[in-house]
Amino acid sequence: MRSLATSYQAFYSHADKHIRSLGLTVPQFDVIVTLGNTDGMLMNELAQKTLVTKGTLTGIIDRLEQKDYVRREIPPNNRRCFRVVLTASGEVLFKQIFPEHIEYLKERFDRLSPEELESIQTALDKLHNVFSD
Amino acid sequence: MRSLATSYQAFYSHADKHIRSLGLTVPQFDVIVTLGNTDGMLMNELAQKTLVTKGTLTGIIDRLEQKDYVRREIPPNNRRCFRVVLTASGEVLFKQIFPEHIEYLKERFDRLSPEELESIQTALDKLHNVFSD
DNA sequence: TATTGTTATACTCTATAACTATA
DNA sequence: TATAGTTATAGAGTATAACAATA
Repeated sequence: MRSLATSYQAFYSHADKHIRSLGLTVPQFDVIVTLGNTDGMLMNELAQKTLVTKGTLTGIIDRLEQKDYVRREIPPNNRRCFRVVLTASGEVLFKQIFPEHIEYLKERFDRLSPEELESIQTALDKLHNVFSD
Repeated sequence: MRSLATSYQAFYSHADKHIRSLGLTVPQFDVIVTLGNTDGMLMNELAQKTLVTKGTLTGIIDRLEQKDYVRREIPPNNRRCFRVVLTASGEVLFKQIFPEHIEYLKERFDRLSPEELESIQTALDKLHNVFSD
């Protein structure tokens, strides 16, 4: 029962190291990755996908905006909301970090056989189903 | 590759709800559970087991001490350090929350067959091995 | 001098609730 | 009135580095 927590902890601290080396926090990284390959997202949407409340998201977006990875774009039709969009630097970062991050993790996943990966996938999916409400 | 993160997220938010309903945070819960069934632990040890730095741990222990779940005991031989020990209330909490927590999770795990649990366990162990340095 | 733990500093995330502006 | 997002508030955790006390 502890297994899930400890496995994740091992995985997480591994990924975390990489994320921090890029000068990002985990929630910030999450936002960048979520915005990648989209044409932007409303705060609302983004908050749902990244599982933070809107108030929290405001701060995260503020900090990403300061770093010029993201900007708020006001759509002409509804000035009550706006789209959060990756800036040019944000795009570059995404295109850089995403493969790098995958590569970084891949090096570890490659130590497993395709069959092992397959069974791990199945196992995790079951866990996911059981714990999602 | 996202599976681990999303499974854990589902699991975590489920467990988190329970922990918060007890008026604890996750790191605080972690400390209580780590101290349970031991005769105390040095800050050092405790920091290692719970994977936080000593400075951070000081704050967590302070808050648990305020809630009277934990106390600092000075060993006679070495006054440079001390043992963190569960108080009587802490023991009660531990004895109450731990089975409760297991029960809370068990309700979900029971939806899986023993074979499924077995294969999940195996899968997680493999992941753990691959990602621990 | 080395070790144990605290304190200072500074930042990020967190939720909740009150608020502003638009629809 | 309802919705989208910000702001205010208050707290917790986080790392790092400087510090005090003990060994």
